[in-house]
Amino acid sequence: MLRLTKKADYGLMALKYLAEQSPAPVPASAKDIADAYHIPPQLLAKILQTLAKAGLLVSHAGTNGGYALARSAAEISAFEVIRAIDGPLFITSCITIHGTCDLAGHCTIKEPLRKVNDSIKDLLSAIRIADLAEAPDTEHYAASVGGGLISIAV
Amino acid sequence: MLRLTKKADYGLMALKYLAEQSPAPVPASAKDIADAYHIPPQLLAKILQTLAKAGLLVSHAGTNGGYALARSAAEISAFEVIRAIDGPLFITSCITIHGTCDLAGHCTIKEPLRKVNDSIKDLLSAIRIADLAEAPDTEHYAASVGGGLISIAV
DNA sequence: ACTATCTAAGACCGTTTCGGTCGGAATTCC
DNA sequence: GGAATTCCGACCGAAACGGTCTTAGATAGT
Ligand code: FES
Ligand code: FES
Repeated sequence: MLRLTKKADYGLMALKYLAEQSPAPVPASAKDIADAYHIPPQLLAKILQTLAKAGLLVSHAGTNGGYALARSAAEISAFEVIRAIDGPLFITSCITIHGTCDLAGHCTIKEPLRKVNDSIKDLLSAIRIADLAEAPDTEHYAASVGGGLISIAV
Repeated sequence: MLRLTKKADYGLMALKYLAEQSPAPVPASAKDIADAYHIPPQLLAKILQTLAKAGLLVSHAGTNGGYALARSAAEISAFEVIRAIDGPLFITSCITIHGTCDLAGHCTIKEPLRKVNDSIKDLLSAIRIADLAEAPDTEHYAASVGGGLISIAV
């Protein structure tokens, strides 16, 4: 129902990789990260370029070049990564950049869903990539963050 | 980033329509609902069929036939509708029905994202069809439900 | 029994998105 | 200068999405 693209998935993995070995004396090349997770190197390269263009990574060309985090791992949220890669898409198919929808007027569903969208955005924004990196023990981590600790005030 | 398909959107609209005029003396035909929102009748018909098969609607064939809610509008959540239409997709591209992912092992990103997925599911589950129907004044409704009232305990 | 109306079911198709590849140009270090 | 590596855009196949069409089957009214 709600799908995160594989590219965004790869992007998060790459960010986590960089966060784990920082401060890095030498930036990590796209190939290094791709090898570590067994994902297509060329695809990962393009994702990293996108991330760099979005200001989340700093790139360094040339021999021994590579990518490094632009900010501290604690200051980068999962939401930023996803938006940088997948674009500013929204939960409802109608809320596009052109604020008008072809169904506007005879559709009262839009407004409530937009609020859901915002809530999800808040949720994603609260997750920083430092949270991912500092969780080698997935079971224990799941217990600390998961567990339906979310509450909605109606 | 997180997209709700247009089909699910239509499905929610149809559910809302049915909730508004209940208890209905006569079930609403697919064409009635399609006309009300100016959406393709045949497409809406197929969506309603899916919803009926999922047990959210009851269908009645024949003259003056149509669809009606299977339960009270307050007992149907948006989550059920979305899952019925878009299928049991998950936020991460890897959490498929076959629990194993090709990247399993070298990917610590999975578990945290699964928790986010669950949180979104909870959020959607808390929204009932009745909430949509009883909100003719969208502005006022938005204030009562939206507004970042979501809180995450970390 | 007949017929009009409506759902049920599925094949089908055009367009877009997604995942992934390729090739070439520019940059930096040795 | 040469090797490594980022940068950029074009490209492609497969899948999903949105939508249409056709046929069959159920029901109510006459
Ligand atoms: S689908 Fe665009 S306003 Fe509801
Ligand atoms: S993408 Fe499948 S386990 Fe992370």
